Amino acid sequence: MNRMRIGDLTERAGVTQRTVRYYESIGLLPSGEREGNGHHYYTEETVARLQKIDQLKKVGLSLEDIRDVIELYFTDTSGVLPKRKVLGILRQHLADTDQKLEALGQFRSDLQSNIERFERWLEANDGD
Amino acid sequence: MNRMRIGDLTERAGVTQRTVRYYESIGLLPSGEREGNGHHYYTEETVARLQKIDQLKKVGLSLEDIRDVIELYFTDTSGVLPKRKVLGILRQHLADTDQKLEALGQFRSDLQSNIERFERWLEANDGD
DNA sequence: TGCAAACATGACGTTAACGTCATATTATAT
DNA sequence: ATATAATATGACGTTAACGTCATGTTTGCA
Repeated sequence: MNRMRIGDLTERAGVTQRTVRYYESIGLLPSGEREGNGHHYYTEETVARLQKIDQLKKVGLSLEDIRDVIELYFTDTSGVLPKRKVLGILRQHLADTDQKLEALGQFRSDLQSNIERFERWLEANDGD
Repeated sequence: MNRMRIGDLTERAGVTQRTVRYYESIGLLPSGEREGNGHHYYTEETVARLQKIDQLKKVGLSLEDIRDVIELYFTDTSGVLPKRKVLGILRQHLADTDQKLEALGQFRSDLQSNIERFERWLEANDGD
């Protein structure tokens, strides 16, 4: 189904209309083209884009961060963007991501050992 | 230096007084004991606690999440907490963390390949 | 053609995690 | 003893990322 209106779009992408309009308002999502009537029309790519945004949010990126990188997923980057600047941004994101990965890994191992400690305790005190 | 007031505490921990009072107000930090005068006094442990909170924030946890787990770092968990409940919470956090790790890893590899693509492009178009 | 459902736009509300005064009391250096 | 610095408390402000009304126009179906 190509060329849909906001109702179908939001159902397919699992977001609300408010979210779509908000994303449009901050330039994260291109405003679907308006017909003479004033309605916006969207395509499959818009769906994919919303899903990608959702993924990146789960990574812990802010909408502003996402705006920095989202184009990489959906446009031919051959002539569009000021390349060196984008490269700088990407490297920064990479560094940030590595930091996060390390912190998250440490946290995971803390959790793990605490869980094991509790399990051992519960096992030892079975009667309670 | 043990037994300090909020000024030294915040300097050592690298947070503002507002942050400390906010954390106290939501029960994330135990309110330093008040003397007759009304002032609060803190210890080295408070500093460590604030630093731990900061670490966990970088992991992407909300203050509420942190409240769930912070005690594990600072109290003898042998009799204090309703153990089975805590264990459930910990397992949930572990699952969430694994999700995040996977998403973050995927994002990292996307970034990496995009960076490489840009680098190749810049190398190929050196004159620009 | 009539009318409910879908869409557009604007405005105000909400939560988290604090920031920023303002004011009053306590502590400290001279 | 007094001026200055530090602390306590309260209240209002702020940003992100939307939620929730209210109101008006458009569309789709009987």
